[in-house]
Amino acid sequence: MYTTSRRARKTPPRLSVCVDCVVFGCDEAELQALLIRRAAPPYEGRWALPGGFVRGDETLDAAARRELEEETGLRGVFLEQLYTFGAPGRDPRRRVVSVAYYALAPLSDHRVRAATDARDAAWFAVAAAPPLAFDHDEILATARQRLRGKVRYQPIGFELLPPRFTLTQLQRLYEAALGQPLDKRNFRKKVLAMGLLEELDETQQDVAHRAARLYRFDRKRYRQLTNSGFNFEL
Amino acid sequence: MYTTSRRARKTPPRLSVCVDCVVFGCDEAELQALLIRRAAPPYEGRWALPGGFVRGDETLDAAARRELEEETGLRGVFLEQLYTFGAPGRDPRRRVVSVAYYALAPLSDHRVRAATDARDAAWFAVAAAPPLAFDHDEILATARQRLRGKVRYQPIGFELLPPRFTLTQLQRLYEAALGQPLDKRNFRKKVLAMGLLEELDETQQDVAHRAARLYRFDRKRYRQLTNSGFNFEL
DNA sequence: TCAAAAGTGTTAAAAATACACCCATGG
DNA sequence: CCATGGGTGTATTTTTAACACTTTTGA
Repeated sequence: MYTTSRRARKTPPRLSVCVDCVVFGCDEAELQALLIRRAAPPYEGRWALPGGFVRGDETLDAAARRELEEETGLRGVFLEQLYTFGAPGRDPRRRVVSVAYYALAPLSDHRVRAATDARDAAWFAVAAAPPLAFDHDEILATARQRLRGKVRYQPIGFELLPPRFTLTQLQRLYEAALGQPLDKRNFRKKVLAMGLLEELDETQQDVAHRAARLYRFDRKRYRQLTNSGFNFEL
Repeated sequence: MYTTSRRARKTPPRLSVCVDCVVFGCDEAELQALLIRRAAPPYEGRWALPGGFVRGDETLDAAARRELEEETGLRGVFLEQLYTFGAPGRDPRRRVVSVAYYALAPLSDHRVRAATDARDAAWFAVAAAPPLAFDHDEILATARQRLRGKVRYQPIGFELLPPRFTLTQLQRLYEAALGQPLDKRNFRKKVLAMGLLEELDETQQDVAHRAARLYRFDRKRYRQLTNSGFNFEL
């Protein structure tokens, strides 16, 4: 046992390392995920998370951003490492360790559609996603859990909205991420009390009811407050 | 760009994957970490996290447990994946992606000492740890942060204590992990109100003052409560 | 008898929750 | 004029925070 270990340490086995990205979006009612359809075996024709192999000279984060752009056209989005999946057999061809990431993209971005028409890519409501290739179901489930936990103490929800949004949109987003309804008045009270939203002089356009005021997330102020010991908590 | 990506996907580069473990312990006053001294280059003589290469046929968790036992003699401890570090250049010899774990071990366990005499291993107060090999300082810092965050909403603190402990020990532990003092009466009130501690009919022995009552963490009850929607929060 | 840590309740402030109606707009 | 969602305040309950003295024990 010990000598085996010593030998293993001298000639470390080489494996493939890939990155896979769970890309979340959110329309007015539901949390969505961006999937691509596999064009080659294994799992040909099955939906899967966008991702690919890490190159020899790039960081893991860089690999995730690169693959995301190549496969979905998305760039500049919020991206964070999620968990690393490495069970032998998770890829039937060979041992592959996958460093999973999750990303948050405003659904309104039409860039996505444009880039995804060529490759077979589509948004799915996460609650109704098809069975995925490899262990991607497990990765998606892990990402949902992480999002649910993280959204409460870091203002990442704003990454899923367009730059200017209504308080109702924000509330829908939190309800989708947390999976539970929230009280309108209490939600507005709390979120405004944090002083991180800038009230704009604009309102919604083209709605068949009273137009809602638009707000903007104040990143600068968030950084200031964070540095002086403030804690975001919803 | 696109064709490069295609080629990369066909012949994925192979890298080495290792696991590194931050092992936390806690004596009466301070949070500690278990380090081993490197016997070979690079960083010969420097302190480092226990760890080693993942074998071709084991899960990442299994690799972490195996290395932990081989290098420190610890087994059966709490162990959880932390983060994956993969910057090119973090190992001067070749590209190595490190899946970092953190473990919690009751310091009272003398198994540690026994196993560590041969190899050069020692506990250090995390606040006063020496500079570590590779990017292990960064890994250690990440682990401290994670512990601070996690200890508040999951009862993992108990993993750092012996099976039977006093409330003061528990409080010291939380103070060490959170890095701030806590009020004695409020702490006891809160922790007892959760109903997860079993009050034993025993007290401390051989102390030069009034002996404190001993308690035990009730894992079974914790599982029950968790399943019925209860949320641990300190 | 002294030193050292164990143990124990109350009060005030702050935060969270529950809850219902009028308003503006476009169709 | 009506359907749709926008917007607003108060009272109650719950949670948190602050705070000091008596008890037990061994040396």
